[in-house]
Amino acid sequence: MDLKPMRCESCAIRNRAVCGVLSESEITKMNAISRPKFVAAGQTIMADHEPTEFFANIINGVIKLTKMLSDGRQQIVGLLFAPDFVGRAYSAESKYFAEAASDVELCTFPRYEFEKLMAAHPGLEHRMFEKTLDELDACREWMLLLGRKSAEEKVSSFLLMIAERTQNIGCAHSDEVNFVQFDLPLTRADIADYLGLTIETVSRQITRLKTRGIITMKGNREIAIPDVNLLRQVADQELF
Amino acid sequence: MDLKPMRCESCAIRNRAVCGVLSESEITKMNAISRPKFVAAGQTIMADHEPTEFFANIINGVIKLTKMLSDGRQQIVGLLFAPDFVGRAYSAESKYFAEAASDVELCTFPRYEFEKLMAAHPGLEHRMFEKTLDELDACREWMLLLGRKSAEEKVSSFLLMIAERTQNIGCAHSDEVNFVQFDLPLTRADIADYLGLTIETVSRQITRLKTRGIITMKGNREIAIPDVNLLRQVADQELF
DNA sequence: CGCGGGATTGAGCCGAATCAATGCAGGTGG
DNA sequence: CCACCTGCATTGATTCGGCTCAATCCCGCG
Repeated sequence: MDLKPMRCESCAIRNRAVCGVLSESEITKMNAISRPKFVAAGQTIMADHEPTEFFANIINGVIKLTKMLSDGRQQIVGLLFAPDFVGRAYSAESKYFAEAASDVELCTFPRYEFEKLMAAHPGLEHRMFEKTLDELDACREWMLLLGRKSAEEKVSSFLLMIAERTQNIGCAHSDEVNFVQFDLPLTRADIADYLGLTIETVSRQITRLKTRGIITMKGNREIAIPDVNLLRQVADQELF
Repeated sequence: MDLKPMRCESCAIRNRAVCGVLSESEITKMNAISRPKFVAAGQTIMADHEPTEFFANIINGVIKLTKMLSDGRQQIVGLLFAPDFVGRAYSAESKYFAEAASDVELCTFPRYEFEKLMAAHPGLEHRMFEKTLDELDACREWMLLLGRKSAEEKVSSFLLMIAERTQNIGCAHSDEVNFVQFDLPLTRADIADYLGLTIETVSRQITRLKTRGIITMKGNREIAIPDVNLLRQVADQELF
Protein backbone atom coordinates (compact mmCIF):
# COMPACT_ATOMS: atom_id res chain seq x y z
CA MET A 1 0.00 0.00 0.00
CA ASP A 2 1.09 3.54 -0.66
CA LEU A 3 2.28 5.29 2.43
CA LYS A 4 1.57 8.75 1.05
CA PRO A 5 -2.01 8.36 -0.03
CA MET A 6 -3.36 11.42 -1.78
CA ARG A 7 -2.35 14.14 0.57
CA CYS A 8 -3.00 16.74 -2.13
CA GLU A 9 -6.65 15.75 -2.20
CA SER A 10 -7.22 17.12 1.26
CA CYS A 11 -4.85 20.05 0.89
CA ALA A 12 -6.20 23.33 2.20
CA ILE A 13 -4.67 25.25 -0.67
CA ARG A 14 -5.18 22.66 -3.40
CA ASN A 15 -7.00 24.99 -5.75
CA ARG A 16 -5.44 28.30 -4.88
CA ALA A 17 -1.76 27.31 -5.12
CA VAL A 18 0.14 26.80 -8.36
CA CYS A 19 -0.97 23.17 -8.20
CA GLY A 20 -4.45 24.38 -8.98
CA VAL A 21 -3.82 24.01 -12.70
CA LEU A 22 -2.73 20.39 -12.49
CA SER A 23 -5.00 17.56 -13.54
CA GLU A 24 -5.68 14.57 -11.31
CA SER A 25 -2.93 12.53 -12.93
CA GLU A 26 -0.46 15.37 -12.73
CA ILE A 27 -1.25 16.05 -9.13
CA THR A 28 -0.36 12.46 -8.39
CA LYS A 29 3.17 13.08 -9.66
CA MET A 30 3.31 16.21 -7.62
CA ASN A 31 2.20 14.31 -4.59
CA ALA A 32 4.98 11.82 -5.15
CA ILE A 33 7.73 14.41 -4.95
CA SER A 34 6.30 16.68 -2.26
CA ARG A 35 7.13 16.60 1.44
CA PRO A 36 5.59 18.63 4.24
CA LYS A 37 7.88 20.75 6.37
CA PHE A 38 7.42 22.84 9.46
CA VAL A 39 9.52 25.95 10.05
CA ALA A 40 9.47 27.86 13.33
CA ALA A 41 9.23 31.65 13.40
CA GLY A 42 12.60 33.28 12.90
CA GLN A 43 14.18 30.32 11.10
CA THR A 44 15.89 30.80 7.76
CA ILE A 45 14.25 29.07 4.83
CA MET A 46 16.65 30.07 2.07
CA ALA A 47 19.86 31.96 2.55
CA ASP A 48 21.05 34.77 0.33
CA HIS A 49 23.31 33.48 -2.43
CA GLU A 50 23.18 29.93 -1.19
CA PRO A 51 22.17 27.28 -3.68
CA THR A 52 18.55 26.32 -3.10
CA GLU A 53 17.59 22.72 -3.52
CA PHE A 54 13.87 23.03 -3.06
CA PHE A 55 10.79 25.05 -3.84
CA ALA A 56 7.64 25.10 -1.72
CA ASN A 57 4.05 26.17 -1.35
CA ILE A 58 3.02 27.90 1.83
CA ILE A 59 0.24 25.98 3.58
CA ASN A 60 0.02 28.57 6.31
CA GLY A 61 2.09 31.23 8.01
CA VAL A 62 4.04 34.18 6.63
CA ILE A 63 7.47 34.31 5.02
CA LYS A 64 9.51 37.47 4.58
CA LEU A 65 12.07 38.02 1.83
CA THR A 66 14.81 40.39 2.91
CA LYS A 67 17.87 42.13 1.52
CA MET A 68 20.64 43.71 3.50
CA LEU A 69 23.41 46.28 3.16
CA SER A 70 26.88 45.64 4.49
CA ASP A 71 26.33 47.76 7.58
CA GLY A 72 23.24 45.84 8.60
CA ARG A 73 20.49 48.05 7.24
CA GLN A 74 17.73 45.74 6.12
CA GLN A 75 14.74 45.87 3.81
CA ILE A 76 11.92 43.40 3.42
CA VAL A 77 11.36 43.08 -0.33
CA GLY A 78 8.43 40.70 -0.26
CA LEU A 79 5.92 39.01 2.02
CA LEU A 80 4.52 35.60 1.16
CA PHE A 81 1.26 34.19 2.51
CA ALA A 82 -0.60 30.95 1.88
CA PRO A 83 -0.99 29.82 -0.87
CA ASP A 84 2.06 31.56 -2.31
CA PHE A 85 5.00 29.85 -3.93
CA VAL A 86 8.49 30.11 -2.44
CA GLY A 87 11.61 30.02 -4.58
CA ARG A 88 12.90 31.54 -7.77
CA ALA A 89 12.48 29.39 -10.85
CA TYR A 90 15.45 28.98 -13.16
CA SER A 91 17.99 30.33 -10.74
CA ALA A 92 20.24 28.10 -8.72
CA GLU A 93 20.57 30.61 -5.95
CA SER A 94 18.20 32.92 -4.18
CA LYS A 95 18.96 36.62 -4.33
CA TYR A 96 17.60 37.28 -0.87
CA PHE A 97 17.02 35.70 2.49
CA ALA A 98 13.73 33.93 3.00
CA GLU A 99 12.83 33.73 6.66
CA ALA A 100 9.78 32.55 8.53
CA ALA A 101 8.06 35.62 9.98
CA SER A 102 5.66 33.38 11.88
CA ASP A 103 5.51 29.61 12.31
CA VAL A 104 5.14 28.23 8.82
CA GLU A 105 3.90 25.01 7.26
CA LEU A 106 5.35 24.28 3.85
CA CYS A 107 4.77 21.74 1.13
CA THR A 108 8.23 21.31 -0.37
CA PHE A 109 9.50 19.66 -3.55
CA PRO A 110 12.99 19.23 -4.94
CA ARG A 111 14.03 21.96 -7.32
CA TYR A 112 15.06 19.63 -10.10
CA GLU A 113 11.92 17.52 -9.95
CA PHE A 114 9.70 20.56 -10.00
CA GLU A 115 11.47 22.09 -12.97
CA LYS A 116 11.05 18.81 -14.83
CA LEU A 117 7.36 18.91 -14.06
CA MET A 118 7.20 22.50 -15.23
CA ALA A 119 8.90 21.64 -18.51
CA ALA A 120 6.48 18.78 -19.09
CA HIS A 121 3.36 20.77 -18.22
CA PRO A 122 3.24 24.20 -19.85
CA GLY A 123 0.10 24.93 -17.87
CA LEU A 124 2.13 24.83 -14.69
CA GLU A 125 4.75 27.19 -16.05
CA HIS A 126 1.99 29.49 -17.23
CA ARG A 127 0.54 29.60 -13.75
CA MET A 128 3.95 30.34 -12.27
CA PHE A 129 4.34 33.13 -14.81
CA GLU A 130 1.07 34.71 -13.81
CA LYS A 131 1.98 34.55 -10.13
CA THR A 132 5.28 36.24 -10.92
CA LEU A 133 3.53 39.01 -12.83
CA ASP A 134 1.31 39.62 -9.81
CA GLU A 135 4.35 39.77 -7.56
CA LEU A 136 5.94 42.27 -9.90
CA ASP A 137 2.84 44.46 -9.75
CA ALA A 138 2.84 44.32 -5.96
CA CYS A 139 6.52 45.13 -5.90
CA ARG A 140 6.01 48.23 -8.00
CA GLU A 141 3.13 49.31 -5.83
CA TRP A 142 5.54 49.09 -2.91
CA MET A 143 8.16 51.16 -4.72
CA LEU A 144 5.65 54.00 -4.82
CA LEU A 145 5.10 53.59 -1.10
CA LEU A 146 8.80 53.46 -0.27
CA GLY A 147 9.76 56.37 -2.49
CA ARG A 148 6.92 58.78 -2.01
CA LYS A 149 4.67 58.13 0.97
CA SER A 150 4.90 59.69 4.41
CA ALA A 151 5.30 57.58 7.55
CA GLU A 152 1.59 57.86 8.31
CA GLU A 153 0.62 56.81 4.80
CA LYS A 154 3.09 53.94 4.89
CA VAL A 155 1.77 52.47 8.12
CA SER A 156 -1.84 52.88 6.99
CA SER A 157 -1.09 51.25 3.64
CA PHE A 158 0.62 48.40 5.42
CA LEU A 159 -2.38 47.71 7.63
CA LEU A 160 -4.66 47.74 4.59
CA MET A 161 -2.39 45.38 2.71
CA ILE A 162 -2.34 42.92 5.60
CA ALA A 163 -6.09 43.17 5.96
CA GLU A 164 -6.58 42.48 2.28
CA ARG A 165 -4.22 39.55 1.99
CA THR A 166 -5.41 38.09 5.25
CA GLN A 167 -9.13 38.60 5.03
CA ASN A 168 -9.77 38.35 1.32
CA ILE A 169 -11.37 41.73 1.27
CA GLY A 170 -10.50 43.88 -1.67
CA CYS A 171 -11.72 41.17 -4.01
CA ALA A 172 -15.34 40.65 -4.97
CA HIS A 173 -17.98 42.50 -2.97
CA SER A 174 -15.30 44.18 -0.97
CA ASP A 175 -16.93 47.55 -1.08
CA GLU A 176 -19.58 46.50 1.39
CA VAL A 177 -17.12 45.14 3.93
CA ASN A 178 -16.16 48.09 6.04
CA PHE A 179 -15.19 46.54 9.38
CA VAL A 180 -12.21 44.22 9.62
CA GLN A 181 -10.35 42.51 12.41
CA PHE A 182 -7.13 40.49 12.28
CA ASP A 183 -3.79 39.74 13.90
CA LEU A 184 -0.62 41.41 12.74
CA PRO A 185 1.69 38.66 11.54
CA LEU A 186 4.83 40.79 11.99
CA THR A 187 6.75 42.43 14.81
CA ARG A 188 7.27 46.19 14.82
CA ALA A 189 10.82 45.59 13.65
CA ASP A 190 9.61 43.66 10.61
CA ILE A 191 6.99 46.26 9.83
CA ALA A 192 9.70 48.92 9.97
CA ASP A 193 11.92 46.91 7.63
CA TYR A 194 9.04 46.50 5.22
CA LEU A 195 8.17 50.20 5.21
CA GLY A 196 11.67 51.66 5.19
CA LEU A 197 11.13 53.23 8.63
CA THR A 198 12.43 52.74 12.16
CA ILE A 199 10.66 50.80 14.89
CA GLU A 200 10.02 53.99 16.83
CA THR A 201 8.35 55.73 13.93
CA VAL A 202 6.11 52.74 13.26
CA SER A 203 5.11 52.66 16.90
CA ARG A 204 4.36 56.37 16.99
CA GLN A 205 2.23 56.20 13.86
CA ILE A 206 0.24 53.27 15.19
CA THR A 207 -0.39 55.17 18.41
CA ARG A 208 -1.52 58.15 16.38
CA LEU A 209 -3.99 56.04 14.40
CA LYS A 210 -5.30 54.62 17.67
CA THR A 211 -5.81 58.00 19.32
CA ARG A 212 -7.53 59.25 16.18
CA GLY A 213 -9.90 56.31 16.42
CA ILE A 214 -9.02 55.04 12.97
CA ILE A 215 -7.93 51.71 14.40
CA THR A 216 -8.38 49.94 17.73
CA MET A 217 -6.10 47.29 19.27
CA LYS A 218 -6.17 44.55 21.87
CA GLY A 219 -2.66 43.59 22.94
CA ASN A 220 -0.14 44.65 20.36
CA ARG A 221 -1.00 42.22 17.62
CA GLU A 222 -4.78 42.24 17.39
CA ILE A 223 -6.10 45.04 15.22
CA ALA A 224 -9.57 46.19 14.26
CA ILE A 225 -10.41 48.70 11.56
CA PRO A 226 -13.88 50.11 12.14
CA ASP A 227 -13.98 52.02 8.86
CA VAL A 228 -11.78 50.59 6.12
CA ASN A 229 -12.59 53.35 3.68
CA LEU A 230 -11.48 55.96 6.16
CA LEU A 231 -8.15 54.18 6.54
CA ARG A 232 -7.91 53.97 2.77
CA GLN A 233 -8.22 57.73 2.62
CA VAL A 234 -5.35 58.17 5.06
CA ALA A 235 -3.23 55.54 3.36
CA ASP A 236 -3.58 55.76 -0.26
CA GLN A 237 -4.26 58.91 -2.05
CA GLU A 238 -3.47 56.82 -5.09
CA LEU A 239 -4.62 58.17 -8.39
CA PHE A 240 -7.12 55.66 -9.82
CA MET B 1 6.43 40.68 -53.99
CA ASP B 2 6.27 41.04 -50.22
CA LEU B 3 6.47 44.62 -49.09
CA LYS B 4 7.80 43.73 -45.64
CA PRO B 5 10.69 41.52 -46.56
CA MET B 6 12.50 40.05 -43.57
CA ARG B 7 12.88 43.08 -41.40
CA CYS B 8 13.62 40.89 -38.39
CA GLU B 9 16.68 39.54 -40.17
CA SER B 10 18.42 42.85 -39.97
CA CYS B 11 17.04 43.80 -36.58
CA ALA B 12 19.60 45.22 -34.19
CA ILE B 13 18.07 43.38 -31.26
CA ARG B 14 17.11 40.18 -33.07
CA ASN B 15 18.94 37.89 -30.68
CA ARG B 16 18.71 39.81 -27.46
CA ALA B 17 14.98 40.52 -27.44
CA VAL B 18 12.30 37.99 -26.61
CA CYS B 19 12.24 37.11 -30.30
CA GLY B 20 15.64 35.53 -29.78
CA VAL B 21 14.05 32.19 -28.98
CA LEU B 22 11.97 32.03 -32.15
CA SER B 23 12.96 29.82 -35.03
CA GLU B 24 13.19 31.09 -38.62
CA SER B 25 9.66 30.04 -39.42
CA GLU B 26 8.29 31.51 -36.23
CA ILE B 27 10.09 34.77 -36.76
CA THR B 28 8.35 35.05 -40.09
CA LYS B 29 4.99 35.05 -38.34
CA MET B 30 6.30 37.59 -35.90
CA ASN B 31 7.48 39.72 -38.78
CA ALA B 32 4.02 39.57 -40.28
CA ILE B 33 2.32 41.10 -37.25
CA SER B 34 4.97 43.60 -36.19
CA ARG B 35 5.06 47.28 -37.05
CA PRO B 36 7.75 49.84 -36.31
CA LYS B 37 6.80 52.94 -34.36
CA PHE B 38 8.61 56.09 -33.35
CA VAL B 39 7.76 57.88 -30.11
CA ALA B 40 9.19 61.28 -29.24
CA ALA B 41 10.59 62.00 -25.79
CA GLY B 42 7.84 62.87 -23.33
CA GLN B 43 5.06 61.12 -25.22
CA THR B 44 2.81 58.63 -23.46
CA ILE B 45 3.09 55.06 -24.68
CA MET B 46 0.53 53.42 -22.44
CA ALA B 47 -1.75 55.21 -20.03
CA ASP B 48 -2.52 54.04 -16.53
CA HIS B 49 -5.67 51.90 -16.44
CA GLU B 50 -6.31 52.32 -20.11
CA PRO B 51 -6.79 49.18 -22.15
CA THR B 52 -3.61 48.40 -24.05
CA GLU B 53 -3.91 47.03 -27.50
CA PHE B 54 -0.28 46.40 -28.23
CA PHE B 55 3.01 45.12 -26.90
CA ALA B 56 6.43 46.14 -28.18
CA ASN B 57 10.15 45.60 -28.15
CA ILE B 58 12.39 48.59 -27.64
CA ILE B 59 14.78 49.03 -30.57
CA ASN B 60 16.42 51.99 -28.93
CA GLY B 61 15.71 54.71 -26.41
CA VAL B 62 14.50 54.59 -22.83
CA ILE B 63 10.99 54.16 -21.46
CA LYS B 64 9.96 54.99 -17.91
CA LEU B 65 7.11 53.31 -16.05
CA THR B 66 5.56 55.61 -13.47
CA LYS B 67 2.95 55.57 -10.74
CA MET B 68 1.35 58.56 -9.12
CA LEU B 69 -0.49 59.59 -5.97
CA SER B 70 -3.56 61.77 -6.08
CA ASP B 71 -1.66 64.90 -5.06
CA GLY B 72 0.85 64.52 -7.86
CA ARG B 73 3.74 62.83 -6.10
CA GLN B 74 5.29 60.52 -8.63
CA GLN B 75 7.54 57.47 -8.60
CA ILE B 76 9.29 55.78 -11.50
CA VAL B 77 8.80 52.05 -10.91
CA GLY B 78 10.79 50.77 -13.87
CA LEU B 79 13.13 51.80 -16.64
CA LEU B 80 13.18 49.92 -19.92
CA PHE B 81 16.08 49.90 -22.39
CA ALA B 82 16.64 48.10 -25.66
CA PRO B 83 16.03 45.21 -26.06
CA ASP B 84 13.39 45.13 -23.32
CA PHE B 85 9.78 44.19 -23.79
CA VAL B 86 6.99 46.70 -23.12
CA GLY B 87 3.58 45.66 -21.88
CA ARG B 88 2.08 43.35 -19.30
CA ALA B 89 1.07 39.95 -20.57
CA TYR B 90 -2.35 38.61 -19.59
CA SER B 91 -3.70 41.89 -18.38
CA ALA B 92 -5.99 44.04 -20.44
CA GLU B 93 -4.87 47.22 -18.79
CA SER B 94 -1.56 48.60 -17.72
CA LYS B 95 -1.14 49.40 -14.03
CA TYR B 96 1.15 52.33 -14.68
CA PHE B 97 2.01 54.98 -17.18
CA ALA B 98 4.62 54.12 -19.78
CA GLU B 99 6.26 57.22 -21.16
CA ALA B 100 9.18 57.81 -23.50
CA ALA B 101 12.05 59.22 -21.44
CA SER B 102 14.03 59.83 -24.63
CA ASP B 103 13.12 59.46 -28.27
CA VAL B 104 12.20 55.82 -28.72
CA GLU B 105 11.99 53.36 -31.59
CA LEU B 106 9.62 50.48 -31.01
CA CYS B 107 8.73 47.28 -32.77
CA THR B 108 5.04 46.86 -31.95
CA PHE B 109 2.63 43.96 -32.33
CA PRO B 110 -1.07 43.65 -31.50
CA ARG B 111 -1.73 42.26 -28.06
CA TYR B 112 -4.07 39.55 -29.22
CA GLU B 113 -1.79 38.32 -31.98
CA PHE B 114 1.18 38.17 -29.68
CA GLU B 115 -0.70 36.24 -27.02
CA LYS B 116 -1.76 33.75 -29.68
CA LEU B 117 1.86 33.36 -30.69
CA MET B 118 2.82 32.89 -27.07
CA ALA B 119 0.20 30.19 -26.56
CA ALA B 120 1.41 28.36 -29.65
CA HIS B 121 5.10 28.59 -28.78
CA PRO B 122 5.86 27.71 -25.17
CA GLY B 123 9.47 28.74 -25.78
CA LEU B 124 8.32 32.31 -26.26
CA GLU B 125 6.29 32.29 -23.07
CA HIS B 126 9.25 30.80 -21.26
CA ARG B 127 11.46 33.61 -22.46
CA MET B 128 8.90 36.18 -21.33
CA PHE B 129 8.77 34.47 -17.95
CA GLU B 130 12.52 34.71 -17.51
CA LYS B 131 12.50 38.38 -18.46
CA THR B 132 9.78 38.97 -15.90
CA LEU B 133 11.79 37.20 -13.20
CA ASP B 134 14.74 39.46 -13.98
CA GLU B 135 12.52 42.51 -13.73
CA LEU B 136 11.26 41.29 -10.38
CA ASP B 137 14.83 40.90 -9.12
CA ALA B 138 15.70 44.41 -10.28
CA CYS B 139 12.56 45.75 -8.67
CA ARG B 140 13.48 44.23 -5.31
CA GLU B 141 16.97 45.58 -5.59
CA TRP B 142 15.38 48.98 -6.01
CA MET B 143 13.17 48.48 -2.96
CA LEU B 144 16.32 48.17 -0.88
CA LEU B 145 17.60 51.38 -2.41
CA LEU B 146 14.34 53.28 -1.86
CA GLY B 147 13.81 52.06 1.67
CA ARG B 148 17.28 52.09 3.13
CA LYS B 149 19.87 54.03 1.17
CA SER B 150 20.97 57.63 1.76
CA ALA B 151 20.71 60.27 -0.98
CA GLU B 152 24.40 59.88 -1.80
CA GLU B 153 24.12 56.11 -2.08
CA LYS B 154 20.98 56.42 -4.16
CA VAL B 155 22.54 58.74 -6.73
CA SER B 156 25.72 56.66 -6.91
CA SER B 157 23.72 53.46 -7.35
CA PHE B 158 21.70 55.12 -10.08
CA LEU B 159 24.80 56.12 -12.02
CA LEU B 160 26.17 52.60 -11.73
CA MET B 161 22.89 51.09 -12.88
CA ILE B 162 22.80 53.33 -15.94
CA ALA B 163 26.43 52.57 -16.69
CA GLU B 164 25.78 48.85 -16.46
CA ARG B 165 22.62 48.74 -18.54
CA THR B 166 24.05 51.15 -21.07
CA GLN B 167 27.60 49.92 -21.41
CA ASN B 168 27.23 46.19 -20.78
CA ILE B 169 29.74 46.29 -18.00
CA GLY B 170 28.91 44.24 -14.99
CA CYS B 171 28.66 41.16 -17.15
CA ALA B 172 31.61 39.04 -18.18
CA HIS B 173 35.09 40.48 -17.73
CA SER B 174 33.58 43.48 -16.05
CA ASP B 175 36.09 43.54 -13.27
CA GLU B 176 38.79 44.84 -15.54
CA VAL B 177 36.70 47.69 -16.92
CA ASN B 178 37.21 50.50 -14.50
CA PHE B 179 36.65 53.60 -16.60
CA VAL B 180 33.26 54.29 -18.14
CA GLN B 181 31.69 57.14 -20.03
CA PHE B 182 28.08 57.63 -21.12
CA ASP B 183 25.16 60.03 -21.45
CA LEU B 184 22.46 60.24 -18.84
CA PRO B 185 19.20 59.30 -20.56
CA LEU B 186 17.08 61.09 -17.93
CA THR B 187 16.48 64.63 -16.71
CA ARG B 188 17.19 65.51 -13.09
CA ALA B 189 13.43 65.41 -12.47
CA ASP B 190 13.21 61.84 -13.75
CA ILE B 191 16.23 60.78 -11.73
CA ALA B 192 14.60 62.25 -8.65
CA ASP B 193 11.37 60.37 -9.36
CA TYR B 194 13.30 57.16 -9.77
CA LEU B 195 15.22 57.58 -6.53
CA GLY B 196 12.45 58.94 -4.33
CA LEU B 197 14.26 62.26 -3.92
CA THR B 198 13.77 65.87 -5.03
CA ILE B 199 15.48 67.49 -8.00
CA GLU B 200 17.51 69.69 -5.68
CA THR B 201 18.88 66.80 -3.68
CA VAL B 202 19.87 64.92 -6.83
CA SER B 203 21.63 68.00 -8.12
CA ARG B 204 23.49 68.54 -4.86
CA GLN B 205 24.65 64.94 -4.68
CA ILE B 206 25.89 65.01 -8.26
CA THR B 207 27.83 68.19 -7.50
CA ARG B 208 29.29 66.51 -4.43
CA LEU B 209 30.45 63.51 -6.46
CA LYS B 210 31.99 65.90 -8.97
CA THR B 211 33.91 67.91 -6.38
CA ARG B 212 35.10 64.70 -4.77
CA GLY B 213 36.45 63.65 -8.15
CA ILE B 214 34.41 60.45 -8.20
CA ILE B 215 32.73 61.49 -11.43
CA THR B 216 33.41 64.13 -14.08
CA MET B 217 30.89 65.74 -16.40
CA LYS B 218 30.72 67.62 -19.67
CA GLY B 219 27.48 69.54 -20.01
CA ASN B 220 24.85 68.09 -17.74
CA ARG B 221 24.24 64.82 -19.49
CA GLU B 222 27.67 63.44 -20.31
CA ILE B 223 29.22 61.55 -17.44
CA ALA B 224 32.55 59.81 -16.93
CA ILE B 225 33.43 57.52 -14.06
CA PRO B 226 37.20 57.28 -13.73
CA ASP B 227 37.09 54.54 -11.08
CA VAL B 228 33.99 52.38 -11.16
CA ASN B 229 34.98 50.39 -8.12
CA LEU B 230 35.33 53.54 -6.10
CA LEU B 231 31.81 54.57 -7.07
CA ARG B 232 30.62 51.08 -6.19
CA GLN B 233 32.01 51.56 -2.72
CA VAL B 234 30.10 54.80 -2.28
CA ALA B 235 26.93 53.37 -3.79
CA ASP B 236 26.45 49.93 -2.70
CA GLN B 237 27.61 48.62 0.55
CA GLU B 238 25.52 45.63 -0.37
CA LEU B 239 26.23 42.48 1.53
CA PHE B 240 27.49 39.87 -0.95
C1' DC C 1 18.25 90.17 -27.59
C1' DG C 2 14.90 88.19 -24.47
C1' DC C 3 12.54 84.20 -23.34
C1' DG C 4 11.86 79.56 -21.20
C1' DG C 5 13.06 75.14 -19.46
C1' DG C 6 16.30 72.63 -17.02
C1' DA C 7 19.92 72.80 -13.51
C1' DT C 8 22.33 74.71 -9.64
C1' DT C 9 22.88 76.97 -5.27
C1' DG C 10 21.50 78.89 -0.82
C1' DA C 11 18.71 79.59 3.63
C1' DG C 12 15.62 77.74 6.71
C1' DC C 13 12.48 74.21 8.24
C1' DC C 14 10.44 69.87 9.26
C1' DG C 15 9.70 64.84 9.47
C1' DA C 16 11.79 60.95 10.67
C1' DA C 17 16.14 59.07 12.72
C1' DT C 18 18.81 58.62 16.75
C1' DC C 19 19.71 58.11 21.45
C1' DA C 20 17.92 57.01 25.80
C1' DA C 21 14.61 55.78 29.29
C1' DT C 22 10.57 53.35 30.60
C1' DG C 23 6.77 50.02 30.22
C1' DC C 24 4.92 45.57 29.78
C1' DA C 25 4.20 40.54 29.34
C1' DG C 26 5.86 35.92 29.43
C1' DG C 27 9.13 32.72 31.14
C1' DT C 28 12.50 30.93 34.45
C1' DG C 29 14.57 29.78 38.58
C1' DG C 30 15.11 30.48 43.52
C1' DC D 1 4.73 32.77 44.65
C1' DC D 2 7.60 36.30 43.81
C1' DA D 3 11.91 38.41 41.87
C1' DC D 4 14.27 38.87 37.92
C1' DC D 5 15.41 38.61 33.34
C1' DT D 6 14.70 39.08 28.38
C1' DG D 7 12.51 40.59 24.23
C1' DC D 8 9.32 43.61 22.30
C1' DA D 9 6.92 47.99 22.40
C1' DT D 10 6.13 52.71 23.76
C1' DT D 11 7.40 57.38 24.81
C1' DG D 12 10.38 61.44 25.16
C1' DA D 13 14.28 64.72 23.86
C1' DT D 14 17.33 65.96 20.46
C1' DT D 15 19.64 65.81 15.99
C1' DC D 16 20.07 65.80 11.20
C1' DG D 17 19.26 64.60 6.27
C1' DG D 18 16.61 65.85 2.85
C1' DC D 19 12.54 68.95 1.63
C1' DT D 20 10.72 73.56 0.70
C1' DC D 21 10.95 77.93 -0.98
C1' DA D 22 13.42 81.21 -3.54
C1' DA D 23 17.03 83.20 -6.28
C1' DT D 24 20.28 82.58 -9.92
C1' DC D 25 22.53 80.36 -13.69
C1' DC D 26 23.04 78.27 -18.11
C1' DC D 27 22.04 77.29 -22.76
C1' DG D 28 19.48 76.73 -26.85
C1' DC D 29 16.18 79.08 -29.62
C1' DG D 30 12.94 82.25 -31.73
